[in-house]
Amino acid sequence: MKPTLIAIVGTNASGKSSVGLELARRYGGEIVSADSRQILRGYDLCSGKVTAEERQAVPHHLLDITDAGDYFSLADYQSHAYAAIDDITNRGRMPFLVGGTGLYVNAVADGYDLVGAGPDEALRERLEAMDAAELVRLLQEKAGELPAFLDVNNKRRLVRACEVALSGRSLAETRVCSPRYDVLKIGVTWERPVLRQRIDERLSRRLEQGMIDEVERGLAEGVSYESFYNLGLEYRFIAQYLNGEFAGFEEFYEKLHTAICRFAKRQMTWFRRDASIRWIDMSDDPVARASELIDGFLAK
RNA sequence: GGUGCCAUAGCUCAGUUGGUAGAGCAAAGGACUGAAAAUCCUUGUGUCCCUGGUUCGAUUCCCGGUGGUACCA
Repeated sequence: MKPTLIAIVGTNASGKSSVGLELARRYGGEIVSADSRQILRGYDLCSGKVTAEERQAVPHHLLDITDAGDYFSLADYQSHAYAAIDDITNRGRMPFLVGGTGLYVNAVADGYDLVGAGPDEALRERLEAMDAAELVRLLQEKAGELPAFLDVNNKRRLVRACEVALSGRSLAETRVCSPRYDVLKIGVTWERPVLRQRIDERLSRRLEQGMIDEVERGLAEGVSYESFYNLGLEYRFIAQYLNGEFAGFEEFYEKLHTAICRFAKRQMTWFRRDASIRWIDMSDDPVARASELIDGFLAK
């Protein structure tokens, strides 16, 4: 009998954090964040973390565990998450995995086997110097037929595939799963126009609260422009704004808002293909709906 | 008021030496297993501002109109 895990997923600005918070309160649970940006210390507004009061009300795990610019791999996330979930379960509490980073959610909820073939920075640097055609050739030499799931236009994927192949492992091997938990996945949604408006309101609010200062401070403390650029969205656009790359605040705001909406769309694309997710509409008493799902899940 | 320039996809614009048109951005859809808020892929019919003329044929040339813009008064 595997331990239980409840996952709450959804897009940026969907309100999944507050739903998770409320559910954790009801079920005597704790939150394990599945968010690739909230693991960073600081940048609370940029990443949209829950407030200190909310954290006091319900324990949150996997927030503030690394620094901007540091390397943190999927395997790092997974092992931290496993440890946190096991700890919560051992104390007789219920773990809620809450977040919008689909890859993180799946790595933990589906139990990706991430053994061997870890990242090798020196090797990556050499591979990045090659062009896509060269990487494909190298891959065919080392691994033979290319698997259908490999996107040969995506250089980042090619570099990773070469990294795996050169470590002596097959690409198919990296797709094995060993689920550790009995998982209920709940997805929360809004109609798209409503979500766009929520994104807009949330962005304005965070900017008023001083979101730009967070990146400005980071830059002053020596975090590179490139690091912020690679973090994307708020981090990227604010760094560009401070660097004078937009005509003005208005253009910055509009471009960032658009980028966040597009990101939300990509999140939905990821989650939509997961047939195991039970979807609930945020405009229709989501906590009650989720509770029904959880009660049914726990009763079986 | 006069003269010049402009009017083409939701936006910014290109183009058609006359044979009904195409980029970027946006939007929509998709992919995704160690950087994932990243990275990558697919999708472009629109009264070519309106009326009339020339022409086999006009979004393209010509007359007029409307709107914008610049300069002159």
